[in-house]
Amino acid sequence: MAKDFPTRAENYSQWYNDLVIKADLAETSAVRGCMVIKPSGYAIWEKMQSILDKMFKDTGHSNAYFPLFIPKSFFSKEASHVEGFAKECAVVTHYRLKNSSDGKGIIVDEDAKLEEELIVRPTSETIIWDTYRNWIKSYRDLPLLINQWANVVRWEMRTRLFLRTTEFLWQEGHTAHATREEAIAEAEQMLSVYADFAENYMAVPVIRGIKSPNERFAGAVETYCIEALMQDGKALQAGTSHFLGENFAKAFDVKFLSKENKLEYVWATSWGVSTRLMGALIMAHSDDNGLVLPPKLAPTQVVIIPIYKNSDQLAVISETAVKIKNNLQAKGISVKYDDRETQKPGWKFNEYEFKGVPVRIVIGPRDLENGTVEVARRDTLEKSVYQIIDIEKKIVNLLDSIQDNLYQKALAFRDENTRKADTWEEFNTLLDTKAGFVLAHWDGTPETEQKIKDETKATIRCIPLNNTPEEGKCIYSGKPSKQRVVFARAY
RNA sequence: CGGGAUGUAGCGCAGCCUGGUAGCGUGCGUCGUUCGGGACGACGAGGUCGCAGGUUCGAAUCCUGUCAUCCCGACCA
Repeated sequence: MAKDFPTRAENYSQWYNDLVIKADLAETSAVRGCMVIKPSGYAIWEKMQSILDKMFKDTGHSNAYFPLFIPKSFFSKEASHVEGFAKECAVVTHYRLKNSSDGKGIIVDEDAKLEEELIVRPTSETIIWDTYRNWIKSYRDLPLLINQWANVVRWEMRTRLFLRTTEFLWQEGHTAHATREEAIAEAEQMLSVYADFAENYMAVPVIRGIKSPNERFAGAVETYCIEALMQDGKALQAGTSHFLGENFAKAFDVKFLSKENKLEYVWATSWGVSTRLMGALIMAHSDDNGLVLPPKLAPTQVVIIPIYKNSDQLAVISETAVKIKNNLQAKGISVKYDDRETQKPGWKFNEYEFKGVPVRIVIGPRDLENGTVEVARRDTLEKSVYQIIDIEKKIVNLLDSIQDNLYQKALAFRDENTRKADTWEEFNTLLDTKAGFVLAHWDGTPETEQKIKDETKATIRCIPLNNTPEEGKCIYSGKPSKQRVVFARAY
């Protein structure tokens, strides 16, 4: 199935695209820019969802659901918000079809034009804040901590499976607070939830930071983000958390009476991660042999494959295999025993290797005699022979060590590909010869950032939180700067 | 929207220049031998050549139009 699979070095973007399709994660659909997420891909997304959902609930949030459609007038209420999204909105203008008069198919019924057009949500701040106005009257109603799992639509020019699709799945948290400090604390808390998820579950190290004004979310006062580095040296924004100030409260007139009986505007945050995380996960660890999944997100953590010559032999092997399977499952490990007689062992090895199953256990006649199994780990492709005694404990440890190894490997890669540039020439040379993060001084102005972007296609990915102060000169303008910021070419 | 390319079997492609019975690889089905890293052999199923016109005795092939997709750029989680 994975013959003719390109290597990363040959063509990274084709490698990614083929990987997604051949590992059966997703495919392009009949609808331009929209993908079908296939069962293997959706299973990973479901694991991500359930872990994140628990993290949100553990931090006091509840799920709710708001409409897919947003009246056009809502959009215009927050000026910079409209500006940020206007160019990529799908708009519903009619509500009925009819048979065409020439009998050739079906057309839009012009008589069914909507009084007010509806926007298919690209994000839900406006509809949610319009709703919150009725929910929030007193400081006793705060904080309001809500999350929504939903699909959104952004009419992008060019799309790539998982990384940028016209419709995508995500979660968006929308919270309301009585004070500025509390809202900022919420935005920062959610950023750390995302960073925790990325590093400890996805095994992808991330830089926590804030966005420069140019890169800030439309309508936000401050945008916090986590930035990851992919294997081709390009940056990927993996999650964002916004402090929205009073912008949306003012636009939608959401006020509350404080303890002091004063009418005040509500402070807001919003935060989200999307199916783009799937792209990050795939690109971060996978290799020229296919997908590599961290054990904590792998829908199947262990696959058991029997080797046999006939069905009698299979029956004997199955006894041992099923026993091992049950014992592993009792330890909370997801196991698949693939005893299909329709596929050859070699075919199965390649199949599961390509699909990224972290651990493979092989049992054959030779093993039965010796009381052993062969265990192969996907991350290093190493094979070893394990005694069946205590196999559960060993597999648990192995899964832990694969999870850790993937993170360490990704971390080492990021460290190797994070470099400092002190001059404009150095900066350009690094970008063109050694893709990765470039730490450089910036004078803090949007104009300089824009010029650097125009000339190099590199953007400021973020200004790291807890950045070490350092006196320097802006690589572009030569003006003084107090800290380095993270530049990179990005997805 | 600007520049470039491509539409032929499920998938990947050849055939087109020079018009004359639709071809290869892979995948799919049946049977047999295999089974510790993508097995082999035999037989078999599968295509209105993107769509619509035109030229011609005859069009996958030549001409015109049209639709779709992909790549590069502007946009972006």
